[in-house]
Amino acid sequence: MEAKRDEIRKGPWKAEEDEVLINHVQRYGARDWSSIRSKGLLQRTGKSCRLRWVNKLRPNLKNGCKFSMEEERVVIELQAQFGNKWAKIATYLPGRTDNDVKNFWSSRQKRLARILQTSATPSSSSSSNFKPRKAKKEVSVFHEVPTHQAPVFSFSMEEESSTKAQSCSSSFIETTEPVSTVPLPFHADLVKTELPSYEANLAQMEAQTQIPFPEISQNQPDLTFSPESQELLARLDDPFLFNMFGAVDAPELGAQPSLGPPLFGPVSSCINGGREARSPTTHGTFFDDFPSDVFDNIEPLPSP
DNA sequence: AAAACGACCAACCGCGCTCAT
DNA sequence: GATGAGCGCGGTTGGTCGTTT
Repeated sequence: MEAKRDEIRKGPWKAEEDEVLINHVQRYGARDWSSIRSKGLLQRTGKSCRLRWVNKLRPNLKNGCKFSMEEERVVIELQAQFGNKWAKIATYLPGRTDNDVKNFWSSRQKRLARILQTSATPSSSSSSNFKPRKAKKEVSVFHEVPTHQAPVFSFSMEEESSTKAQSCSSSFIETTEPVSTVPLPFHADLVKTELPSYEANLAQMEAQTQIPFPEISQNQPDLTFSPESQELLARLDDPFLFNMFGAVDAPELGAQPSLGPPLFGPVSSCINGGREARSPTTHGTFFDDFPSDVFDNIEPLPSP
């Protein structure tokens, strides 16, 4: 049962294939992807090889590491500025690929969409579609809330689910301190901060039944808002603010201040290290098996 | 304990751009 | 200038795992 030599293989990559691909990149650099197949090294298309390298095998990737609050914030900011230019956004996030950013944004949008969808039906009525399951997160609050109005509640997902094995420490998750160690050159201060956790926000939403989103009271007895958060709430009618969260397709916002260099350096504890739980390779990283100088000739991460 | 569901992620696909011929 | 190959990017899909009921 031999596979035809020119048959194109698809699906998950095996460790042996990864090894072949890495060897090829070591020898020829990250280019000539299609030659990998033409040389008979792998039964993969050049596209597939490139994707595998870029998304998984490239050095210094934060594979399996959840986005830190800072990274979330940067993605939100840059998405508002550039639209769905994931590759461009990823250049500002060391160790993150366009696929990472895209997946992060996608799941974030899905979560928000579901919250809006379920909240669009009053809890007391239309019970036919209401599922008590996940009621903890899906509270019925709003009626016909426009898509661009709710996402403000969606930060702080770090606290939402820290159960996955891929969670890893980040120096940016200290929510008890101002997250100001990394200067953001534009409106980041709007979203910076100790907003209440996701759960707390939803609890607040629940408490705010029948109150349209922009009218959220800041006087909830069990919630305290930082000055930044209060400012944020006070600016809920700011169109730019909503652009930052909504499904912005091509927000040409005019002349925005240009971003500087990558906002933060690699988080060493995350580099290729957070995913071992699901990886077929053993502890440590796949690259641990290679001498450290192996990657000397490999192109560094692009800088913006 | 099992089923249902959501979250996350890897990989594929299609389109458009660039460049060599 | 036309054309085809190679590549990059964004959108989408399908699988796996964790959580909830």
